Amino acid sequence: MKHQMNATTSTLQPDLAALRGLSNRYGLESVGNLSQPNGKVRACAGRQLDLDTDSEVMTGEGASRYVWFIRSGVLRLQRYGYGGRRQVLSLSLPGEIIGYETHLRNGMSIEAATPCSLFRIEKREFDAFLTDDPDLRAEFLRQQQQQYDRLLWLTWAIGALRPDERLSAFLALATRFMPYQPLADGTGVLSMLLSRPDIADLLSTTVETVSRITHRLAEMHVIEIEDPAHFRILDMKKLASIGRVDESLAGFPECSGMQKNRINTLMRWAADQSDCLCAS
Amino acid sequence: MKHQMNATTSTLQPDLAALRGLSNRYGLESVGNLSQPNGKVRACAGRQLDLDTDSEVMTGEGASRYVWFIRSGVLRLQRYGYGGRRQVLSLSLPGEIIGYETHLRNGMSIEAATPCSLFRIEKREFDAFLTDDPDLRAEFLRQQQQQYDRLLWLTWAIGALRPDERLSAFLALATRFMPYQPLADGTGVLSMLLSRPDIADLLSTTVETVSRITHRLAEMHVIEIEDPAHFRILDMKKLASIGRVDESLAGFPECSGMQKNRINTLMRWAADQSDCLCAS
DNA sequence: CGAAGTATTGACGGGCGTCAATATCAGTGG
DNA sequence: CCACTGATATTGACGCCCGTCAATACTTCG
Repeated sequence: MKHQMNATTSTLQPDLAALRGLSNRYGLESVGNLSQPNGKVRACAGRQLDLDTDSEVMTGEGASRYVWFIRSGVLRLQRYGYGGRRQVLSLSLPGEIIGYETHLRNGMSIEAATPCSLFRIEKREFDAFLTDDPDLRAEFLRQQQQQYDRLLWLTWAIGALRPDERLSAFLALATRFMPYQPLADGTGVLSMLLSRPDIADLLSTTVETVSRITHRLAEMHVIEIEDPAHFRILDMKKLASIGRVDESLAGFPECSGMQKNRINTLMRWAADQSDCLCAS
Repeated sequence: MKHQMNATTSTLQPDLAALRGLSNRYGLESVGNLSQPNGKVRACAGRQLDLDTDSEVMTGEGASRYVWFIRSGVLRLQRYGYGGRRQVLSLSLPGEIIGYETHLRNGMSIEAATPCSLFRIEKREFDAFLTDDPDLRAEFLRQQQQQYDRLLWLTWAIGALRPDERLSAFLALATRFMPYQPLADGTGVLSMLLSRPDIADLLSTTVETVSRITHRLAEMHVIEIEDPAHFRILDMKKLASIGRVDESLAGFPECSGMQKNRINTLMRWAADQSDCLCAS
């Protein structure tokens, strides 16, 4: 927890840099087991909460008193279906607010898909901010809409595309909301933050199929598998066309514009909150 | 608009009754071809808009100046995927507001799944109401959340359930937001408002499979097929368990509580709007 | 080096999408 | 009243994608 307050008051850059750095030295899952055995809270100072992979953020009916602001990391909204089958229904990305009007019925829960850093806000406070600041309200509405759009995409993809098409689309879109290092020759290296089971459960397929498809794509020289967590995308055009991605960002990611749009507004008083914390 | 003002200012009963009545004399699709050949505007007086089945409500990028209040009928949000394959991503039910922050990218559009009666509201007006009336704002938020929950259910169902399970779940849930006549012996007759292609495209399967499953369910004495648009549900327990519906309304419908929750608020100034119209 | 976790590859089988044929029904005109 | 037409619903036959199960390779940490 030490020294992390600084990052809060500064811009988002450090967080992104940290994310990228983490992911670069191996897929983030392997980083998970540092201190605690598996999926426990790593640090909790004041309003901040740092989580390891697979730790639970929200569950159950009772709407908690808090909403959570995602400072870094990726969360997954999931549901354990009958027979222990899990399905990942949505991802939440840095800069997003979760838990505002979430019911989480039907065995749904929110867990960390990567190590995460969250920021707690009392729902009452948040409401106050919301009513006071029209810009923030608009921003929040836009964010809700974006999450809805992403879910629309996922629903469509699961229903209308075959597993190979879904995975191709996901890889293409992932370049916008996961660490992606473009190279001089037009290719680029994608750092896949999600584990194989997470990918499989998100795209409603199996790890075996995911593995088969990635290797098939490698044979087709569309991608290159550097290691299980790093894909070099050789032919983005082809990848996008297989995944029926309209080139014009299809709705899922749009996290690229994150820094300039929502973060500015939300981070501003995330910083304010930190100051309050210091004062108290 | 003549005389319809009365219905507006009164309760919702007339609308529901009309819906039920329509559906009872044959599935609403057959009612579609009255005056206009196929899917055209049937009536458009002032702020009100009556549509036949399959007519288009919204499409394209450009956010229209209006939001629409659904007075009666069912709308479908759909997307034509590559290769002409259609997918129904969501249904909108009476009492709901659509078109507020809708992008409708990627070939998505909103069409009438049954004859519909809509009510137009200028987005500016609506915003004004929204900021003035906190209750309305809360109501609107709740509605958005509900649509999100429904989409979550659909995503889960398509990803985690087999076609027969999905259809069973849909039938069970449909009793809550489609005309359903409970009988003395515990059974009940469901008037299916959607056409076979709509059901199939919503559940991400085919009309053939839908047909096979309904008849299989009939063999199992879970339902009874009165005619293609009317199913008598013999064993609701069984139906719900096949569809993995938690008995405790799973999120999709909850349109039963419609009358007391949202309608009261929204209908109130739907009436106000009508009055304004008269004044102008 | 052994053990555990994760990723990959192989073999098998069934569910369900696809295509085609047939059934059912409403409406029309003779 | 019946043949004809078109829309919709149903039934049958076929094939293959992909989920399932099992075995193996790879990596990391004791």
